[in-house]
Amino acid sequence: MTTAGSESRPTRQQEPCRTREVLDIVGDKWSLLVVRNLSQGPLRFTELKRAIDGISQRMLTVTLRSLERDGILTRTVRNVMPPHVSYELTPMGKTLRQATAPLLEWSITHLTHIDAARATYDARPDTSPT
Amino acid sequence: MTTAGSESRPTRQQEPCRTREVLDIVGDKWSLLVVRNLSQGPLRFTELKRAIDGISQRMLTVTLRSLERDGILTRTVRNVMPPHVSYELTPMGKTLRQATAPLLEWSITHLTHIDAARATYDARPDTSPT
DNA sequence: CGGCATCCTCCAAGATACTG
DNA sequence: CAGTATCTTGGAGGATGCCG
Repeated sequence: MTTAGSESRPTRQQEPCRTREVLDIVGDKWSLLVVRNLSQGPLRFTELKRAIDGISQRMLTVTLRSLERDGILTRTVRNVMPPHVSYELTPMGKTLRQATAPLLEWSITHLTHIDAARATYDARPDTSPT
Repeated sequence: MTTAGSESRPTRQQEPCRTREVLDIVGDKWSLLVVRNLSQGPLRFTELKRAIDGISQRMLTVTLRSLERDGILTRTVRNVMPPHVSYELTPMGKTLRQATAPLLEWSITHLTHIDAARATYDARPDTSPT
């Protein structure tokens, strides 16, 4: 059995990038916004729509479906008139929220720095056309 | 001056979503892959291209430029023949890498669960057409 | 109210070819 | 080797209209 990790390759490969899979799940434009807005408790469709500025009805639906499919949140329908549908993070959804927190922290801490870096970069002479 | 935080609004708004800005920086298809591959030290262009399977020359260039502009990594040119260009994470880039680690962890831990959730969802009767 | 179906637009990203 | 330039396309995402 020569199967197990014979690390003879000089190539610097870590495990085949889960990175890609994470991005497939929450790397789109709206998913993390939805998760974030649900972190304080369940919300209804229209409440979410109002909370997430700029999202279209379609994209909210699509995003919610995707997150529901992935087990990140649950969709609860109360069959009344008018309809009442609420969305809530699953336990796994909450752990996801936890996992994204550091990244949020990071952005808050470094956004200024990044803006500065951009300004510097854009001011470079070698970037501008001759 | 009524500027300071008068939190009278009943709306459940946290701070105006940095989430979006993070995604603008690293939410695209390749950025995090690049960052991840550079986390163990500097690499040259072609080394990166080989390491990140499926990336095109163009997208690697574009991604690297963007990350350089944001101050996530540095580009170092040695003017020899043949050309030698290497990319390395800045200190800020390394903190970014740290910040994404939990999310990576999360995906590794939960991907199986997610697959299961998807299977369950797809097996639902109400999803299939009549 | 909370969707789904349809149409349309636009740009991210791939393929290819050329250059310093 | 490390790019840039150009062309092209798929699909993400917006707008609108109808339905239970």
